[in-house]
Amino acid sequence: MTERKPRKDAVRNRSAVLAAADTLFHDYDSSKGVTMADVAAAAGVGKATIFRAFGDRAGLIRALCEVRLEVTMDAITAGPPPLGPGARPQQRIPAVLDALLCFKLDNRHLALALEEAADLGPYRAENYDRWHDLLQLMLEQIPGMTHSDFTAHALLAVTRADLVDHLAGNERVSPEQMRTQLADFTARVLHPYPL
Amino acid sequence: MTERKPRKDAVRNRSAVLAAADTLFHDYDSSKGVTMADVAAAAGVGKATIFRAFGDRAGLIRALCEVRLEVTMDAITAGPPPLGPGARPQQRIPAVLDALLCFKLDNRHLALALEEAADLGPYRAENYDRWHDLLQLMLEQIPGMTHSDFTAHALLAVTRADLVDHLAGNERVSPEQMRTQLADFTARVLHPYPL
DNA sequence: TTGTAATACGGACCACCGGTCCGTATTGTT
DNA sequence: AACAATACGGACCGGTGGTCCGTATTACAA
Repeated sequence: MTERKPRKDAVRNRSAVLAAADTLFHDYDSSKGVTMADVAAAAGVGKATIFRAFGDRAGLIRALCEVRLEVTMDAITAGPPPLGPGARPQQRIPAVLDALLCFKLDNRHLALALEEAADLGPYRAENYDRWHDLLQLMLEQIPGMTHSDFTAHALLAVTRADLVDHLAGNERVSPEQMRTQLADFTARVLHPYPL
Repeated sequence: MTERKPRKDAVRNRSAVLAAADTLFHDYDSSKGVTMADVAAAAGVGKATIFRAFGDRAGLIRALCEVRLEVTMDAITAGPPPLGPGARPQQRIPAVLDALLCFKLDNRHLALALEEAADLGPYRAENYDRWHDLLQLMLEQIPGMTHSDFTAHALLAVTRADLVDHLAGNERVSPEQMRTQLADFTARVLHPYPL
């Protein structure tokens, strides 16, 4: 019973910050980093308000990502195959990785910021663990699969935001090409091991 | 003929900085980051001297890595198989990746700093391109291999310093385990594709 | 050896960023 | 209307990579 009614200015400001940050990350695509002061200014709010609402920079970015990932996560946890449960791992794993890749392609700066935010790579984010555990569970259902834990890490490493950004930006790889290449690579990893 | 004789104090200071930084990164293993001021103090030198000699933080770290990687690079470019040239790609690629992994295991903080230094991931470092090109060339010799460019990126992503650090530090994976798991994963990627 | 131009030195200094403080303003409640 | 409780915001802080510039050192020529 320690529930308190939140003040309406607080909620209003919270969503204003969220909206402003989303815009900044999305189309203020500049190579310059988005600073907390930027977000505060764009939201018409003091800096402290952001930190009060989200804890720290990582918290804000995490919150943004959760919004952006909501539909994808729903599709994975409760949607139809091949993304949703029910599909065989050989179909579902590529589908999940493709969804993750698409997210990073569609939200390059945001994903980049997320993976830089947690102080030691993306591996502190509780978000990462969700993906890893999901992948690992599916990998374990594949006959002949070894080291499912490591393999899950490895597959996720291939979709790291900075790699995606490098390929898309510097090497001019189109989204479609990247999705195909990731799918082929994944297939290579998943296909039965002819030992 | 624009060659100038370098001043001896400059050379002395340069190596002093290199030595101090190496020590700091290696056994001052603290979780705290190594700052430029730290290095300057440890080397008994002003900060500007470091920047004059190495350009910026990334330059210093790059120089350090080159020293630390020298033997490995020699073994790869001119040593005996399976690391050196002459080995079949199926043997050499795992060997090269294992060597890279060992480097990151032996120089965790340094490798971590290197990959954080270049402003957008490790992909700006000219160092990365060397590894990528080498891998890609070998991959292209494997029958049935597709997307050798992407595959090279993918294999390198698995040895990212922060992943290695996370596995070794947080998940308590022993170096031997990691090497085995990477080798198995690589084998999976390399084995003939039963299309 | 001495004079001098070139080069390097170093620590004060700067810009920037994430994050905090605290006096003030807004809200919800009685 | 009175009064807690809560939120506000911008000045402020600590720390970092990087620069400036007056001074000291070096290489070289006379």
